[in-house]
Amino acid sequence: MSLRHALLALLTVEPMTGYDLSKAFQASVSHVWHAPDSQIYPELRRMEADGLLVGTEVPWGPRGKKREYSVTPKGLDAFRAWMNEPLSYTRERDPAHLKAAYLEWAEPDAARAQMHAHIDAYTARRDDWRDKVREIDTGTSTMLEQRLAHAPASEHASIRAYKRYTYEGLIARAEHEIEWAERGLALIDELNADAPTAAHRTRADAAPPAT
Amino acid sequence: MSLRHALLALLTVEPMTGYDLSKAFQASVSHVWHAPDSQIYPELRRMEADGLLVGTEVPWGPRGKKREYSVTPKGLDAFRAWMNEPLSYTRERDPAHLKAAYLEWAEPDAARAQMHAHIDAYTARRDDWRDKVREIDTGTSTMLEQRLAHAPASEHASIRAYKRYTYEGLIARAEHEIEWAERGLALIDELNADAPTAAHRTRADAAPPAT
DNA sequence: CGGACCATGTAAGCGGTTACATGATTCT
DNA sequence: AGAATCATGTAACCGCTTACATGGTCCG
Repeated sequence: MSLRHALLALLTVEPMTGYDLSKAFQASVSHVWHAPDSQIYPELRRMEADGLLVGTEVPWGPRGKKREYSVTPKGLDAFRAWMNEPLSYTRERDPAHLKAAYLEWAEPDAARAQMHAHIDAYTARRDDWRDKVREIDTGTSTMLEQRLAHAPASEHASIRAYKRYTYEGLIARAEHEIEWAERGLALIDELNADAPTAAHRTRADAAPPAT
Repeated sequence: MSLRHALLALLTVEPMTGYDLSKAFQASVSHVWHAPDSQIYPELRRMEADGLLVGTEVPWGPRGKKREYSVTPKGLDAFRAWMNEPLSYTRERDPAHLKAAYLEWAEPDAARAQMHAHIDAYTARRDDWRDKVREIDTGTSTMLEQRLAHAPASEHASIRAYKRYTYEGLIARAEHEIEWAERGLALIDELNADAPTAAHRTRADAAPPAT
């Protein structure tokens, strides 16, 4: 149900067409909750069917048309209800840590490659999130500035603060993951100190030196 | 595909019945990758159909029977292939951070409850994972000891080290999440310093004091 | 003989992934 | 005229969730 509420969050700012919403989504929430267009458009239809949104056809050019959605009172209620009830936490399901637990099965170089992939993935995320806090601080986030423009000045501080808080948490998490993977690289080196190039370990294994 | 490889990881130790495997799963991998029985049993059947496992019927009591699975060479190859190719990372999808980004919509007390839920969820995980490293260190993890018993002594150090490394990473992550939520609590207090009990904020909003 | 536990699932449904489909508009 | 981009999806598939179903065995 998170996609639904992410969409509601955006539409609380102002009514938008599916396309605009999709762009706004990519530029804001998607940094925290990814969703492709193929999920967004049908979900908007479902939300309309459920009475959370109303959609109106807007002409666009001579023959084109687009659909503009706005949040209904029922939609607002649903969003507020979601915000006011605590999340239920699902159990751990972490591919990287699952793999790490059995890393003795990997070739040392493959294990290193895994750690590098982890580092790359999280540095990209970290940089992305750092950009987001920069946008918050410099007022260059279109969505955020729109939201602030539609909100009473008394709430501006909170709105900014919660967004900054969110991204800072994610940045710290990414940094932790990078450090973890770097410790992993060190551990792999340590455990393979005797075998500097382990590319042929299985071969050597199959044909041990006859004494 | 992670469940499949988690099951292979367990069956590399020794052949097991579905039931034993399910118990072993709950006691070990499930701390990193949760899966219910309703997913495990059918997956074993599918893996057998795909030639990764062979299952043999074993009588059990006068009329009962159970199915014992062992890994085929093809299964071993598949597991090793998975271990040797780096994971592909999926994009962020984090309900807690999604919600945090729009916390200004929550009642302050609901926001606090959310943070407490986060703290509770991660302290439970952290304690669980701490137990796991204790088990590793004290040799009280049945699955791990079995695995060590079936592995050459030269690999014991790596096997232990990677498991410890995995759980330590998860513990550090849990601790980070707890700290993040605690900073959240402080932030909520800070932003609501003027309104100590905010339970009726919307009401007050609807009926502002007439001067 | 009853309760704990051994043993193995089915079925409906949901959210998400991937790939593809189609056509209009605006700009250069 | 062609490219970029506006606009909105469909379809097949997959892994996971939740709830339920069924029967055997072992022990006190």
